[in-house]
Amino acid sequence: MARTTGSHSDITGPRVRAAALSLFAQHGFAAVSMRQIAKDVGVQAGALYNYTPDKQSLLFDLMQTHMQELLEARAEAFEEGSAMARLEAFTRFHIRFHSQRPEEVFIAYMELRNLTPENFARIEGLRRRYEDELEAILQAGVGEGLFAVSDTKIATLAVIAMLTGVNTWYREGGRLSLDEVERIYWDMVRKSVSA
Amino acid sequence: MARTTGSHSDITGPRVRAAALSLFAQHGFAAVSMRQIAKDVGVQAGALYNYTPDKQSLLFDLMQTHMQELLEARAEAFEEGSAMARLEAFTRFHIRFHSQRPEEVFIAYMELRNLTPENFARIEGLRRRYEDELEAILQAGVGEGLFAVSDTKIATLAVIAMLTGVNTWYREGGRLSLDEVERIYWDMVRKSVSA
DNA sequence: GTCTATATGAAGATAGAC
DNA sequence: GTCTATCTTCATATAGAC
Repeated sequence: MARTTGSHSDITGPRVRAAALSLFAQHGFAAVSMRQIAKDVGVQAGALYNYTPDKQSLLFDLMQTHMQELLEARAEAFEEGSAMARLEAFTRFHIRFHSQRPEEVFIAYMELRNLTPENFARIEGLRRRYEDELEAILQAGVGEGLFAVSDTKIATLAVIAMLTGVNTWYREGGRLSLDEVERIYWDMVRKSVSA
Repeated sequence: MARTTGSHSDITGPRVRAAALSLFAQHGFAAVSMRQIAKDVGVQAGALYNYTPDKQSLLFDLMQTHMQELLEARAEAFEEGSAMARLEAFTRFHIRFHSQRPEEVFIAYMELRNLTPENFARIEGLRRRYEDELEAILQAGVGEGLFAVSDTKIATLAVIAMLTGVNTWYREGGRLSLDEVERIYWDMVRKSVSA
């Protein structure tokens, strides 16, 4: 302990990202100024540049971190078993993970066009890896004769779109518990691909 | 015929909306300047204010027109019959209509947060009317014993999310024809709600 | 690490001439 | 109806003091 002014690198950095996350989600990347972020953090705008080289990097960091956390959490939740069991695990994991991070999810989808081409390609690569995990499950299920899906790539995108849609309406403390939501969507997903 | 300068109200107006539509869809409302729109149209920025009181009204007009066209087209495509037949008609209509208007659809979803609260409420009201049409079909199907859906409101949102997701990947001239896309999604929708 | 001050540019919108 | 010119505000980003 010592300095009471300056030297807040370890806490200011995360606070900058948290403020940017919240503001980008609420107003959109292009509509948020560095001054607004600084005000939320409680510093002057110039100080932000100790934590990010520019606004674009701030956005990319948020999206990349989100996608990496998604892939890591998915790897941890991985389950052995039949394609049916794995599909249920994927469905429930997707809903739970995404419902807990509405701001990150919103940004990762809405702000893709504000990434530079290089950054866009990197985020899309991570997203593609996630989609491939679901497609592998569907392919396995077709092989096992459990699923009837004529195009596993399209079915993958259809299922993910349906599940991610939960975020447009689900709010904690609402009419349905997360368990109930998971059950309803799993019921629909299971039927939609079943033989 | 007469004046070669001035007096282009009837063609410049639509051109302003067309340019705004395309630019908003590509870069986002907040990232597009009135000067960019004017440049696309081929006039100076000040001239735009003959066609819209401000940038916000331009966005709202585009979104309101889109939602009204959606509801009108849906009313025209309305079909009698069993809940199953009506659900198929809705599914195919939704995919066809939305795939033909990717820019309008994108804006209507992505730029909701850039509307004033009053304008937001009006757009949401129109969207709600569209959702209610699907929910009525699902409720009828449950009544007929054709569908097994525990929560028609959630199922409505799930189906619409899945169908609208087509726009994230479908491109005319791609691997699949629109007919094939309709068939694949109808197969999944049908199964997902069936008893 | 943060501040103040500033360079540089662009934004939305309006005024008034033609 | 469109132009040029402008008002006013705000943007990102940097420089240099503390």
